[in-house]
Amino acid sequence: MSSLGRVAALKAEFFNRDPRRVARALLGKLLVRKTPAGIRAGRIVETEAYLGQGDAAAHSAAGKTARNSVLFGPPGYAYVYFIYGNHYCLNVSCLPDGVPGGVLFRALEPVTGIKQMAEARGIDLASEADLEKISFLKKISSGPGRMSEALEITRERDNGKSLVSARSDLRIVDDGYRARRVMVTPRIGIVKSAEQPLRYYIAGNQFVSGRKTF
DNA sequence: TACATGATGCCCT
DNA sequence: GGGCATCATGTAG
Repeated sequence: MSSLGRVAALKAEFFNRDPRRVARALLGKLLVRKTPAGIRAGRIVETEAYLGQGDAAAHSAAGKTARNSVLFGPPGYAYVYFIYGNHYCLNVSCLPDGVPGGVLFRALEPVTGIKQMAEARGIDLASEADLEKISFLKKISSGPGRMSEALEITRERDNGKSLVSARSDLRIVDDGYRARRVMVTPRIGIVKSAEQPLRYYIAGNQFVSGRKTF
């Protein structure tokens, strides 16, 4: 990850705590995908916490199944699921082995490998000038399904993968950036437990998806 | 074995 | 701003 400058990869212990704390702490970190063609990375600007207990909206709410078993495992692993017949969503497991919980990654601000990400999304680059346009960049990874497509995250490839192993091609690093102000609102697109304020995003960031209350 | 549903995004108006 | 594509999963029967 040399092209990103001086960074520190997050360790398992970072994720070994309440998903609400993890969701907030992840804001401003970089999600990094290594591919043979190069590095793709984006700054995490929007997350949602899913609690193991007392959270009817969490996939882990009804108990452990083959699909959601990663959420019940050790912290720092990728839980990827397929939704609406079209999209993949990436989560990271939190809390100790045996205790369910996770954080959903909802949006990234593109940082590195932008051309590759645009190509993976099927977005045409009209000219180099597009790379400077907010309207163009917002289409790349603003939204959980878009983000997964940009990083080519799939259940087949990534579910159950460690996000904290030095060998992993999908990791999270800290480059020293700190979010100035964080907003907390109800989560998006859910019906059960819809009122709980468990969505976190960087106030004023252009790449946050969905409703914004800046 | 059938069926309802979902932590979404795109395209059209 | 609203309709719709599209399918894995879990649960009911």
